[in-house]
Amino acid sequence: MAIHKKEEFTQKEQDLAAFAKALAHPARIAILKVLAQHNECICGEMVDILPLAQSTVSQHLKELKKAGLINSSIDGPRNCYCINWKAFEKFMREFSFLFNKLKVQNEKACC
Amino acid sequence: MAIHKKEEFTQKEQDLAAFAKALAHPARIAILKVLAQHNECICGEMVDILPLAQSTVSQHLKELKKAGLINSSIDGPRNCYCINWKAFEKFMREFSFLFNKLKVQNEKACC
DNA sequence: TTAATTAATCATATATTTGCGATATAAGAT
DNA sequence: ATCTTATATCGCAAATATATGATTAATTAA
Repeated sequence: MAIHKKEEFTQKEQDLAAFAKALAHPARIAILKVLAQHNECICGEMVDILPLAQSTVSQHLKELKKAGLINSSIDGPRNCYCINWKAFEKFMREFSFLFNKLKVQNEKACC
Repeated sequence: MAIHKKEEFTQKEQDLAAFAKALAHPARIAILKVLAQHNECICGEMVDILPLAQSTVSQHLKELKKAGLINSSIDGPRNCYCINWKAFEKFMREFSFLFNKLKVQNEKACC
């Protein structure tokens, strides 16, 4: 794509897009579900549940962590993961807020 | 990636991921904002507002339409776009529902 | 009919994502 | 010290996404 254009949008637009992107793969949705149901979970458990290789699961976890949606803590040779509900809710709130706010001004029918 | 693995997840996981993916670019967030503020809008107006070429805006609109988040109606040589609030809310609701439901079972601290 | 306007699509270049096996790293067990 | 276990990272191949200019299609205006 020759030139990166993402930088030309507002920070909030970029942040929301990054949040959405972290959720934009069924494997990552599934990982979040597993984490939520188990409260906390090590990588190996998820590898057993998901139809993906260990390295792939690890990479998806990395993405989620980069986006700030999960935390991890080292537990011996294992690595324990859990959802960062605080960050999660912050994004959800901003997201709902943006579009609910827009919707209010704008209840009439369109094309 | 040799083999597609997305199909191995549940339909709901895939649907939510597809919704998130449609929102996973700042240009598309910006387009939705413009559409919401103007209620309805033709492609050319958006090209004037956004820092992108006409063909690029058209492709982003196509993505949003594919995801069912916007509607369009032909108006002469123009093409009028607007947000499909019904679909939008459906996804937002499912999304909030999934993660709120998960969160209830799971208020305790983690790693 | 011809010209102008608007937007979609095509072709193409480049960037990013996805997935996996192999390897490296790090901690605990023997 | 060596082996085992758990996970991260590397290197690679293939798929997708992003961005644009050029072209096409469709409608209106002259």
